[in-house]
Order: sequence, then structure tokens, then C-alpha cells
Amino acid sequence: MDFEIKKIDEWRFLIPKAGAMRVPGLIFSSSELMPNIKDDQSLQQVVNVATLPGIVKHALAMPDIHWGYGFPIGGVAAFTMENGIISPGGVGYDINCGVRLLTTSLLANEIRPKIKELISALFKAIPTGVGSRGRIRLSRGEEKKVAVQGASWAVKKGLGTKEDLERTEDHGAMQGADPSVVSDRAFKRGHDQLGTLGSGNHFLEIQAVDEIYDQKIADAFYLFEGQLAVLIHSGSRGFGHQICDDFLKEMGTHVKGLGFNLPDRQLACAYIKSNMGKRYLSGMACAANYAWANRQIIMHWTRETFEKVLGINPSDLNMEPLYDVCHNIAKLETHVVDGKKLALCVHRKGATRSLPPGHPDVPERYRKVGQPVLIPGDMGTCSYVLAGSQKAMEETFGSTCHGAGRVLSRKQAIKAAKGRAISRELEDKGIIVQSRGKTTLKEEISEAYKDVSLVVEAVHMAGLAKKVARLRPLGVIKG
DNA sequence: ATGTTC
Repeated sequence: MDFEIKKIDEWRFLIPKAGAMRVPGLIFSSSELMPNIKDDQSLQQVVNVATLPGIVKHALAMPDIHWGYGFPIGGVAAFTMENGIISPGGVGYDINCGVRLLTTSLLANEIRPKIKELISALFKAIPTGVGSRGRIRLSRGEEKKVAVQGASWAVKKGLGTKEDLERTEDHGAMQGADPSVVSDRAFKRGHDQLGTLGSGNHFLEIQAVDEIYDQKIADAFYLFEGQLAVLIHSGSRGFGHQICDDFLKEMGTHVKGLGFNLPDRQLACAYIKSNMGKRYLSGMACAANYAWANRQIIMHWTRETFEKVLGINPSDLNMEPLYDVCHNIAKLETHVVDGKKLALCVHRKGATRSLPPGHPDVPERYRKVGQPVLIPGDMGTCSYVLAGSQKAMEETFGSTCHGAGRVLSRKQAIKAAKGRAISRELEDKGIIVQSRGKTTLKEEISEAYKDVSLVVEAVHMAGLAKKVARLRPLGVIKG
């Protein structure tokens, strides 16, 4: 490594501008988490991102940073609309991968005897695994509508309510989506995958709220101790993956003609203002909308499954989305930089938006306390709810962490789990798990991840979001 | 993440 790391305070580490870097790197971490990343490639990736045209202030990294395609996962980078670039590698292969948390009026303890039955029914209702096909077959015309309308497409089809949309980031629809830039292959891959969970770290978990850190905000979020909740983690499936793939290929050639050097070919990009940049944004928005429709539909089937298995009315279940956030996206936003309002394209790759109290884009019901920030942990530990902050607006373009972050690669994790019965290990901890394949569970063992509590503590202490509640898993379905 | 090497 040929760069320096300076400790600013307990929670901030600076990589001073050097060589081809246009801005310094700023890492949010802690003395406990820093050793995890010092030897991997992710900090070099922060340095690489800092060389890209039009980058503003800092190349940022959250405490859950780890190695990714070109850009690190757990990274944030903002570029001016005027001179900046947009890069598929800064968004990630799973465009609009994200999480949606559902609250209920049920007590977890009362439902505990039913968890196994619920998990089994959810596993039947929601297809999981790589290449899994859903219960919906979309004609090309309908699939284009999904790509433009997002979650509201599902609501129009009776799969949810208008209120659900109000509790979804951007109302579950990104503007500027243009299906004409999406390849035939992407549409083919997406036509039967709506309402499917996928594989890897995607999951659906039944959880119990087990600790409240901020009572006032918890009240505003309708969270209470002992409450039964459901967390859905999924994305844009093969549809978004293909869109990313298509644009990476195109931009790989395109970027060679732009006259600047890339430290890594995986940083393929285009100027935001160029036709190529605009086309990517339009395609990315299609994938983002597909993902929002996907999580909306998965939620609808989750509601139906709970009502059926528990034999209760919707009004007694009261299963409502607390919020739905995306953590793989690039967005056009206005931020104050050095006292000046600037139009920026903010890349959040494995990072969550964290809007402060009073911000107009926070749903009205939460506006006084800030945007809900949902942080899934690894399988078998816990997840967190936080609230957005002003400090995040000032330091990270309104962003915070997105999860635990890997410490072992998938290969290393499979090796570490060799010969172990992971589902049995989880059952011994009181967590019922049902998965399509054994390999996914091995890839996802707890040891493969950083301690999510340390990650959340680091962003809380840095002021990038405020801890509200912790949730423990009771049951999980996986790919 | 991903029809896990079109």
C-alpha cells in the first residue's frame, strides 16, 4: 500500500490526497474495526475512487467497508453534475438491493410456537435461490410498466396499498426510468423473477424487537420491546444484474476515449451529462423500480402468509412497512458543499441514505425524528433500526452504513464452514432456518461478517445516524 | 449480487 492513514478522532480516519487523488479519502471506522480492513484491498479502492473526475470533498467509506467490484462496498462518492462521472461499479451489480422492515401489533413471545410453521409457509409462498422463478409471468409490456412505475405497479395490481408507497424511499419509484435503454436479455431474465428473494445475503427474517435505545423515536416508528417484525432483504435479481453487466461492457470501451487514466478497469464510467451517462441512469432507474416492486410483492405475500397461518384479520396483524431503503444506488441530489449548493450524483454502494429531522424527503409521519435507517446484520446475530442525522448531511452527503460487511470472502466462508451443519447450529441458538441450498448458509455464517453492533456503534458515535432499536432473529428463509 | 464461466 502506498498511501497514508491518519487518525482524526476515535471514529474518523483520513487518507491524505496524494498522487492522482483529486480529493482525500475519509474512512468512518473504529479502533476495533480498522484492523479488519487494513490488509484488504478496500482502502486502495477508496484511493482509486478519489482519482475519478468531478469527485467532491472526499471518497468516503463506512465502517462496514469491504472489497467490491471497482468501488468498495460500504462506499459513498459524490460527483458534480457539471464535470463528474457516473459508474456502474459505484452502484453495484445488484441495483437497488435494499431492505424493508415490517412491524406488527403482535408480541413475539406469543407467536414463538408458530415460527416453524410460518417459516415453512413463507418458504413456499416466496421463491428463493439463484435463478428462482416467481408466481408472476410478465408480458414485455407489463415488465416495462414495472420498470417505470416501481412499487406502485404492484399496488395497482392489488399487491399492497397506497400507504405502503408513502413508507418507501422515493415512494418506490425512481424518476427518469426509460425501458428503451434496457436490453432484450435483461427483460428475458426479469420476466419471471418478480416476487422472488434471490440468493447470497438476501433473506426474509422473522424478528423480535429486543432493545430500544431511543424511546421517542421508537414511538414515532411504532416500535416497541417484544414486538414481532419481519425484515426483507432483496434486490433487482437477474434484471438489474444484466443491466449492470450491459453498461459495464459498453462503458469499458467508452471510457478509453475520455482522456483520463483509470487506476482499475473496473471503474469504467461515463460523464453524467453525456448520452452514455444519461442512458445508464435511465437503465439503473428501471432496475431500481424492479427491485422496489419486488420487495413490495414479497411483503404482500408475507402479509397473506401470516394471516393464513395465524388465522387472523389484517387489522389484528397490522403488518405495515416501517420503511424501505435502498443501499445500492446513484442519486441526483442537491448538497451544500463549502457553503454552496451543488447539484451532485451521489453513489451509495453498500451505504444507506440518512436524512435528518425536518428534511422534506422524509415521510411526514417521521419528519420530526428523521428518516428510518435499516441495518441488517448477518444471519443469526441481530439487525438495527437507526434514524438519519444532520451530521450525515454535513459529512457524508446524507449517508451511513448498510450492514455488517464481510471479513471473509464467500470462498473463505465455505471453507470455514466445511463439515458443519449450519442450520443445526442456528437452531441451537433458537433460530429456525429454511434454505434452498446448503452452500448459501455456509457463505453466510456469522464468522464471515464483522460484528454489526460494532459497525452500528461506529456510525452512531460518529453521528451519521442515531441508534433506535435492535432486533433479534427468530426464523429466516434464504436462497 | 448473478441462468455462481456467453
